[in-house]
Amino acid sequence: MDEARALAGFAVLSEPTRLRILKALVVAGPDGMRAGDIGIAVGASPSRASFHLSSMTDSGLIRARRQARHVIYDVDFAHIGALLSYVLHDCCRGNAVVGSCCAPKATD
Amino acid sequence: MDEARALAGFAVLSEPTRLRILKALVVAGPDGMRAGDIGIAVGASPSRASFHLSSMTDSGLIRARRQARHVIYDVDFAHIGALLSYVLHDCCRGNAVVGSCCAPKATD
DNA sequence: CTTTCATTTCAATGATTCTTGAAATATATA
DNA sequence: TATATATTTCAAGAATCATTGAAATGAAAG
Repeated sequence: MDEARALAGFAVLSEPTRLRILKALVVAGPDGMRAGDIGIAVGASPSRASFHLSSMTDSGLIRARRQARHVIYDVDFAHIGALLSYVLHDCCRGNAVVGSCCAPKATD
Repeated sequence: MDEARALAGFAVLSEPTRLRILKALVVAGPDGMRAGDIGIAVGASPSRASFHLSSMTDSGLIRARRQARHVIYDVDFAHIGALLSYVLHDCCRGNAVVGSCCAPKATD
């Protein structure tokens, strides 16, 4: 994970439609979702969904595979894991104790 | 962590100067850094550094405290942890086994 | 109180990005 | 081959955001 790739990844997550798409795909897991269903799920027109899915695929956060007439998108969890880890890399000059400051805490 | 806050957080991380600032502050840890030193560290003019530090503080990712003539910024690790966790929330409909798909992996 | 240092604010410019609706592509069915 | 479905591409307009340099604010020292 280099800086350019991290910037692209976070840019994906900083737009409402794309963040909702990613969360929907995270929930769907490895099964993925069809492009059309993704658009419906997040309230985006087909062209808008496609536009955003394209940039998300380019950034490496999600992948596309064709299944008959549909295109199935799913999350690249390894890439997302690397992206999220990038932020806390070399935290506290490497002197961090797990749980002290740099360990991500649960959301709820 | 709600959607609006997550979007603001990721917007912070999607701009080169801000991402570098955050990484510098992550490395610095709880000690934080002075505003002037941050600008120097990331190669930004004082006004540009201040502009970005402002939006980063507004988003809740970092905090500011005054120390004599300097302003010290440091990372709010709890907030960053919540932000990063937000992405993988309810992964695979809650059926994820740790290490199978949703567990963040090390960068290197 | 005046000077100096550190940081922030401001307005204008330039660049990037999102949205919309129609047209085009690719795949499957009759 | 012709038709229907699913998705993508395209161009134009609207909106948002980053940068710059000068001026203003806040705090400390002489």
